[in-house]
Amino acid sequence: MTQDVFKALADETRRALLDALFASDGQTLSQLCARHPDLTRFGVMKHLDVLEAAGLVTTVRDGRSKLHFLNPVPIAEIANRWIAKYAEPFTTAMVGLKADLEKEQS
Amino acid sequence: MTQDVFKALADETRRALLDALFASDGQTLSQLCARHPDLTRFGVMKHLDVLEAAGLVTTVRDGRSKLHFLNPVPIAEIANRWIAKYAEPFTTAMVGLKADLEKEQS
DNA sequence: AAAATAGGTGACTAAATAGTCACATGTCAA
DNA sequence: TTGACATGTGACTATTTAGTCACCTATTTT
Repeated sequence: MTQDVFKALADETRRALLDALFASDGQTLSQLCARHPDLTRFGVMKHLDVLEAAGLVTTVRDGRSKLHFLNPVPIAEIANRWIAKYAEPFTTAMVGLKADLEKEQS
Repeated sequence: MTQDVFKALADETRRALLDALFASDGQTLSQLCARHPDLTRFGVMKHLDVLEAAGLVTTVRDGRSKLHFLNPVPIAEIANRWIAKYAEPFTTAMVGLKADLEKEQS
């Protein structure tokens, strides 16, 4: 499960697709293809499938179109449960350092 | 750069190696091998190389041993610069919801 | 109904990655 | 200084993943 999310995020093209949805949610496959002239429609479709399988993208059919929506929940989950373990000790240490520096300045 | 970190984190074995270093920093290759009976020494070494190339692990030679240390900075960076973008709107929304619920209860 | 539009499937090739092995180097301890 | 120990290198195979294509179905639009 977590595995799928990490793998999905490991590809630059897929991160760019998430960025595109973050900028404008609910885009169709065609619209997303327009942003990636370097790839064929099939390439984009495959990446979207991976993102959907990882739960990072949800879709809704609308007639002959398919709308794609960003779902940040899996990212929030790995951030909270896995990354925080490594990042927090460091970031809180940095925050502490920053606080010390500010105190020193006053 | 970010690419290397994401790719490095995409493998379960490598995440397990980071966990091992998180639990006990400064382990040698042999010690880390002992935790992964399913892999050969060479397999473990390759994964450590990937982690080191991504900046997630730093090493110090100590005689005929090589000590491996976890470097959480790259993880903190992707958490702050990339994941926060997606996770924060959600987590802050959740925090807001939680606050609302608590207010309602009182 | 015919043509145009939007998306989907299965098979296929090419590239990247995981994993292994024979062999090589450097280090320590007796 | 010999033998055991700890790690490194280059080549190799197998698996996975990215990317493409010919062909297909479903939905408008005219």
